[in-house]
Amino acid sequence: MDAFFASVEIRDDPSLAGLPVVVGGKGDRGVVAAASYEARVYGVRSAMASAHARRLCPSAVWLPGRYDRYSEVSRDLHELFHEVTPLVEGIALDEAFLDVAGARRLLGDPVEIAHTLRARIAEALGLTASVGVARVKLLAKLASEAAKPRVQPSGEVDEGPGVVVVDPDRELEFLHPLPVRALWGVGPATQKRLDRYGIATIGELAALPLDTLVGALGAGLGRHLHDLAWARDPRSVVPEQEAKSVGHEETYGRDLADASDLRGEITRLSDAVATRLRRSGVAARTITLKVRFPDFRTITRSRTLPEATDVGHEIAGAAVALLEALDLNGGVRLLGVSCSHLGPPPARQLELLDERGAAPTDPHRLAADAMEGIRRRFGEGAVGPATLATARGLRVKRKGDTQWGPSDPAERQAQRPRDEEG
DNA sequence: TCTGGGGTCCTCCCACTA
DNA sequence: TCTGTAGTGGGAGGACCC
Repeated sequence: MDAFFASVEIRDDPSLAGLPVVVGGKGDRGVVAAASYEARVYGVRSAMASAHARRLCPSAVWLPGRYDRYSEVSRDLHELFHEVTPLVEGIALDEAFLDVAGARRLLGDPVEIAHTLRARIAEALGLTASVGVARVKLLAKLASEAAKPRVQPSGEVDEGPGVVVVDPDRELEFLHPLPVRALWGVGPATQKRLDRYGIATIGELAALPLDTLVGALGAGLGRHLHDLAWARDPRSVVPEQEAKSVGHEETYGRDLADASDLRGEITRLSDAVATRLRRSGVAARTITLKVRFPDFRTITRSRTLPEATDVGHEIAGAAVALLEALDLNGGVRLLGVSCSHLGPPPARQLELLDERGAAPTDPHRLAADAMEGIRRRFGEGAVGPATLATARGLRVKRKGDTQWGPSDPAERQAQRPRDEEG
């Protein structure tokens, strides 16, 4: 989808049409999540630091982003994909691979399907999509990039072709002139290493002997990129993959140093992670704590438990133990808690009465079960760990909160871990 | 310019075990 | 009993994606 978040905002509020719209965290530590093409004319790009974007385009309309809304639109979008084929592999809220080999007889050739799907999306969702059609995933992805609208050096926005087809006998002709950075798996670090060999385009990469490439990048990445550079991409479209980890992290508007603030934040993040684990019907064995220091140095520490858990209290216990082993005197810019080694939740023990007639079971598990029931009925903020209580209610973390960094200094105060009045 | 959040995958190192 | 080795799992970090 083209400038997905910004396009959804403009569609929901047509008065924004034609204006430079930026979705993201406006604060000093925020980043740009999406920019309308009118904002891109000023040089604003996604993932750019918000402070930089503000300087480039002071007149931009800033929106904080509504993760729930984008998820909703994404679900509608995926329903349209599934009208074409059940073989849909989602790679982001607004992007997916579709294997249309089985849909040809019913819906026409892939190019026809691409045009029909694009028209369906415009009609049903009021959004523009770009589609790439090719034999393999890498080429389809690159073709969809080539199909997108583009800001011309003159500042004009070129609509783009909308659909780009890579003919099977002209694949290398399409692929080789592109910059190496366009390949999936080549980021800033790999590009820097390739720079030393004077490799700028995919064609130059393809011309490099395999041994040289393996020597430069290691066996795994070297072989992989060599194959991709020759349009060899055996990856198939895999629908509905199970998540391998679930986590939350948050960058704070000001660095945290107070021990009880830090513990409170770990509780909050762990509670959110546990809620998601329980709703997905899984439990985790490995708990990972992530800490980013004010100088941006980032570390992770993890611990594998003897038994899988989906209880916030247990996750927080492991994360706090990891936290307490660190030297945090300089303060902390970001905290994160994530869970991996996911599997089925531990069997709930049947209640047996003890000698006093009471039901002896883990009180934290009982509390977690009860909390989940209340939240399902009355909403996320209805109940939570007592340490998260403030005068204004519970500070419960939800997926998508502060997704693109703390919003602005005014909101920063509201995001302080411990409420001044509380 | 000064860098978010939610992920996946890979590599390296170490400890343990067969 | 000691040594070497291979496999495996855990832990940490890096790179990458949108």
